[in-house]
Amino acid sequence: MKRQKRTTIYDIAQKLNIAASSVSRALSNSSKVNAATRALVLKTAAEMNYQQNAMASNLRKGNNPTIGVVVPRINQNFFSNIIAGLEEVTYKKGYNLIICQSNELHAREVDCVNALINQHVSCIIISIAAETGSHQHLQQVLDRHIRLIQFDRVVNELDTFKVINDNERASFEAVMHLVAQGYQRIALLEGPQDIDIFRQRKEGYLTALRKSGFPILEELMCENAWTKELGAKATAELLNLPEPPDAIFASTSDFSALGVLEVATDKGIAVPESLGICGYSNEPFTEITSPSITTIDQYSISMGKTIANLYFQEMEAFDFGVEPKIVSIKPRLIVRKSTTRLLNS
Amino acid sequence: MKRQKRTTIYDIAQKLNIAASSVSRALSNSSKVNAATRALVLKTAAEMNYQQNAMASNLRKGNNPTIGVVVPRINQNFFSNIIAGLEEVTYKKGYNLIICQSNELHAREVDCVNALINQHVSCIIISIAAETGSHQHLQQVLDRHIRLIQFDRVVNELDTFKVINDNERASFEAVMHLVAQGYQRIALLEGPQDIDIFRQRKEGYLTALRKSGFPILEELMCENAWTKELGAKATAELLNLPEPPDAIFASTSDFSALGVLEVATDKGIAVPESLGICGYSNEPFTEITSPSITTIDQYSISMGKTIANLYFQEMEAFDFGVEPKIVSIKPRLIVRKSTTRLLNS
DNA sequence: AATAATCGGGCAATCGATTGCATAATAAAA
DNA sequence: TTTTATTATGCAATCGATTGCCCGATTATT
Repeated sequence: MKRQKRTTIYDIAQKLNIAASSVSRALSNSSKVNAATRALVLKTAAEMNYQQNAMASNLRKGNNPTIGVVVPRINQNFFSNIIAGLEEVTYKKGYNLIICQSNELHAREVDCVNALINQHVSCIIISIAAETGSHQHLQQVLDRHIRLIQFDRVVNELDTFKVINDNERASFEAVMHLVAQGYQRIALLEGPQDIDIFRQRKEGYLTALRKSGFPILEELMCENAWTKELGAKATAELLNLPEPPDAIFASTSDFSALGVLEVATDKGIAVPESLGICGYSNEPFTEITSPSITTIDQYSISMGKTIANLYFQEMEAFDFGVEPKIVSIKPRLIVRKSTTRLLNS
Repeated sequence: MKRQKRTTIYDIAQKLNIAASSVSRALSNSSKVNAATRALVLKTAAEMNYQQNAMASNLRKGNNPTIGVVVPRINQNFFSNIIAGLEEVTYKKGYNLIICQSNELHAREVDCVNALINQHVSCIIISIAAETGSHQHLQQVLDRHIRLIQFDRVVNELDTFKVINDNERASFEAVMHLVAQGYQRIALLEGPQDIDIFRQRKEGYLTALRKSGFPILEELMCENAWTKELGAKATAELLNLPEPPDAIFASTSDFSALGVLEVATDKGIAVPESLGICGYSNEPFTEITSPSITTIDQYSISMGKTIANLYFQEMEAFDFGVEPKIVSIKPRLIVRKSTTRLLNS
């Protein structure tokens, strides 16, 4: 069983005894071809099972209607929703999506970006890995005049389009909500502070405390409590303090909040009565735990759509040198049982 | 700011006053080029910021190291895990992944497949949409000698590589487990029976009942209880029967099982004492509900890896006409609290 | 010293589609 | 009927990299 060649426009041209250029024009609906000829070509193409070779076409046209996406992990709720949202829009525009995951590794991220540059994609959409490194690879993208959109975890120094959540604001509101619920000693589980979003979330926390006239206590802020396990560990330590907190804001993730909840449940601490818990991300499970967990929804699917639309509306048709726009999406606080101990809210 | 041309091998050739072919050979590590020349080319290429144009290279070489993936929904735990697993392997091989989602729509699936054919991908990996239609688009893939791997939801009639879960076996074991726990009237929430996997799960259920000497009762089998809402609705009806079931196997999904659990909780029915609940898929949340839900893990990430490895080991290098292999993965029953009422298990 | 083998490198065709330019055929205008 | 527009089509270059083939120069073999 030998691999037989696919039919090309030359095959069609030969069969119809016309020039390949006419076939090309007929297939691309050019006005420079007679209606009858076009019909004939279309019919023959269908009969011969013709399918365009996108590689040849794109090479000649010098553009590749493909968008590359680099995310830390594909199978993480937030990112898979982003991708789903992107796909929804790009599909309609006839664009393809090439997906890569950095696995939070800088070296791998660089690899992925280079592969996408090779592919001559029209745009690269990226949320950077936790492992930090230089931004040289992203600068390369800009140098090559490939459009670049950063989202969520962004490198601020780079002058690119950005779509971000207003983490500070969301975080601020979450803490203000805790305050309104009468919590007095509010602890913070932080993410790596070299990543922007985590710094912003901390900032929101601090602002809310200041605004509420609460002291800022170092012992209530735990670094690097990212995962469920680390969240649990930090919680155990917090609850062992002479003056333990009466609320914990797991600003890193809902997984971390889940760790908090499990430790509290184990220790027989009543949630929300004796301990308020707030997470971040609105993972599906937060609705299901008992009590359900207050959290922050990032509108991930719609954020994906926003990113894609940004490309099509602001970048695709325009030349370079357009002033990069920064779109900030305000996340929404979802109040659930884990922080509701007053009725008036 | 004009878009300047990217550097090509011709630019390098010109600068070094050698032929483009030599540059190409140097870059591809061909033995037909002097070590000194190669070093010079490599150095110059780096200086000039050269990046290969994959479109041109692939066109010439007549192959595109890219794999297309079509799934019903990207942001569904099972599928995003599959994709993550695929990516893990393909990345190491230097392959790209183009991802499309059919949104469970047949027409859209056809569209996606055609786009992938245009791209001349090396392989298409697909799990078909719920909305049924002809398989003509998949036949087209085979006709064009593009490798095709179906997974999870497969069209049996097509003679292709397949990677599936042994749904019948898993379902059988789940029901046998319920029997062992002393449940007597076991209900089934079914998925659309025109999809293979759901038919197989029902088959496993029936076999287990027969083997256990239980009657098969039509009133305990609910069609199309796919989502949480439908699962809840079916449960409400089941529990209103003169002789309600004492266990419900939500063979469609964990979401459906969640619906069951919520209804049971609302009605004050004790789980697992008065009602056993078993789901399917091992969604992360099943571990977190109270009680935690017994379910079936499909090893989705490793399944993704398996699929990719299948391509690289059995298909990439080989000519067509290789006998398609069917890989069946045995899912694992995860027993949790929602079905554990005896200690001896 | 003469011949063969090896090496390094250049030329030009090729992958398949697109497109500017030229030209033939037809229609419209004078 | 002659001239001018218009339309349809063909020719050939092009996108950027790869590769078969050829050839000159160097090295190895007798």
